[in-house]
Amino acid sequence: MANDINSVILVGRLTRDAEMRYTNSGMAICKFSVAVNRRKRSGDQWTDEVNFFDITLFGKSAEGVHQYLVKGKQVAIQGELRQNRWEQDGQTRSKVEIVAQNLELLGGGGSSPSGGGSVRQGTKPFEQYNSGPGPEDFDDDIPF
Amino acid sequence: MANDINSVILVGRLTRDAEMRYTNSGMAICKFSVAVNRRKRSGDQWTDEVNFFDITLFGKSAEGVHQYLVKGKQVAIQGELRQNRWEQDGQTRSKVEIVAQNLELLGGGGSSPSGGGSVRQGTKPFEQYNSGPGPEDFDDDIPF
Amino acid sequence: MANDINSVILVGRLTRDAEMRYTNSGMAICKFSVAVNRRKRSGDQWTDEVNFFDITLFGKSAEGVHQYLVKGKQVAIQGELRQNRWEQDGQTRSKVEIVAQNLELLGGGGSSPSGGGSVRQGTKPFEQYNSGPGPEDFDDDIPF
Amino acid sequence: MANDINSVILVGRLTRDAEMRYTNSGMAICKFSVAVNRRKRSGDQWTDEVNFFDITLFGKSAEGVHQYLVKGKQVAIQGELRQNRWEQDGQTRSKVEIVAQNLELLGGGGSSPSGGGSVRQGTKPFEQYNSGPGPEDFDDDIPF
DNA sequence: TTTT
DNA sequence: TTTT
Repeated sequence: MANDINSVILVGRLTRDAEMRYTNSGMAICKFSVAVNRRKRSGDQWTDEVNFFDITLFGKSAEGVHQYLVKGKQVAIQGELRQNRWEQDGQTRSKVEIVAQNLELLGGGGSSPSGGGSVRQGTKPFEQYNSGPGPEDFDDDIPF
Repeated sequence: MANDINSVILVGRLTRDAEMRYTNSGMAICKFSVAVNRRKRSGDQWTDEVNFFDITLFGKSAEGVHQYLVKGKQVAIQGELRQNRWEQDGQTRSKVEIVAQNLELLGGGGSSPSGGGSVRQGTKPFEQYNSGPGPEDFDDDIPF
Repeated sequence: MANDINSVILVGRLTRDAEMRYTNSGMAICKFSVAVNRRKRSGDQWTDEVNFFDITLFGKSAEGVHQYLVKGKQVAIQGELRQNRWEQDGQTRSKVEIVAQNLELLGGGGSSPSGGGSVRQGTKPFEQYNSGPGPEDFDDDIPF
Repeated sequence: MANDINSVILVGRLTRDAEMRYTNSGMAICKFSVAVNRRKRSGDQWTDEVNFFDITLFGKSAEGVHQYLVKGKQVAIQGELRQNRWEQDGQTRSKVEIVAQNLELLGGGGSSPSGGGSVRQGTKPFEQYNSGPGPEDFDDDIPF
């Protein structure tokens, strides 16, 4: 069967601090939501629209970059679209997310502690992470 | 406000014939769903996974390409992610779709009539369409 | 004939202030070079590599964004690859460039005047530009 | 230092059969050129333009897919831009190429043997290859 | 140097 | 010819 091209790139800002979880086998799963702005024309003038997308980052890169993924932080993400499916009340529901393969921290925003006690200190800054293996590369239950 | 980078590219096949609608002002809206295959590793062997994504194409390009968008047809799509939001039972629901800006018809599949009487004949083939204006470029109600 | 998918996205920093020219018909052409960094593995450790790419931006968007395109400025670019060809000493030479369709100014760098008298003041910041028409949309000689 | 976003996607056709080479350490390097068509407007009518881009594919994926990469074959490529630099007559020259990370064989073209005795037989078809490691993941001289 |  |  084919492995079709599936590639997304977004620039946006985190809507809140990223959340970190671990599978039973110890693989890190970092999840966050990103606000992507769009300038659009309504008749003769310009208005703005925001779109929110859910991002997931797996493995070693999630661990490394997690502490920088705070509310308001601007990031560029390269990844692929994934359709998550699950059962709920006997119905099958689905949701489109982005699995990040590459994440670049950008200059603006979120550099100060984002309140709530998430201190995030004592590390020297870095700028990007290439994703390691994805979820399918582990024999594990991943509780989406 | 910013206009953030938002770009998707997919290669996949139509799950059924595309549907065509028109707004009150006469703008065409072509909608279809695309199956995107993914080869993934489960432990030591390879399995396949399908993801389905909803595509919308607006305007002149929709009219031109609609007749070729039949079940099984392979296409490459360049566009942007859009988060559609609406109210339902007092709840606000949302769904991620792709608004196509560029669509390329690829060689394989869907060339024979896809049943259901959709004859689609008598035209010489062409290969691609650049999208014209999007929905925001019209003063119109777009019934998503 | 086909219109094939051709899409590039880069994040990088300007190596110097952008240059502005105009065609006879008055269309703006803004050119600059961007440094794109790459972390790569050499055996057991990481080194860095820089790649430089030439960007061209046409039309109205070039005029609007030109003043912000100063040395060191970080930008995200969405565009397409173009192979420029010309004759030189009876030989046909060619060079790959990126024609930007979308440019987003990012937070970091280049915000202070970049020396050389390029004052660039008195405007309120903005964040992005969608490209207007490309060179082929004008009946004009474009001196690349 | 940063690892900047750098992503290209092209659909096009091979201008001739791909060439295969090996480094001293045995890593495969597959090179080919792709013709990417572009429909453009000249005043009031449409003309066509071709752009040619050089693609390199490394490692295991190169070995697997090489035999299908024949003249005329249509492919979709996801990869990154790379600026190759070398010395020539005391001058430093450079050239932009695409290093493929993902290659999808598309339906059309190149399926019959492309003359010249390149038999290419005895394998069951497949559709895509994820690139393994790039050149920097080997301690080797890569004669570009 | 070029593909359909 | 090069950015942080």
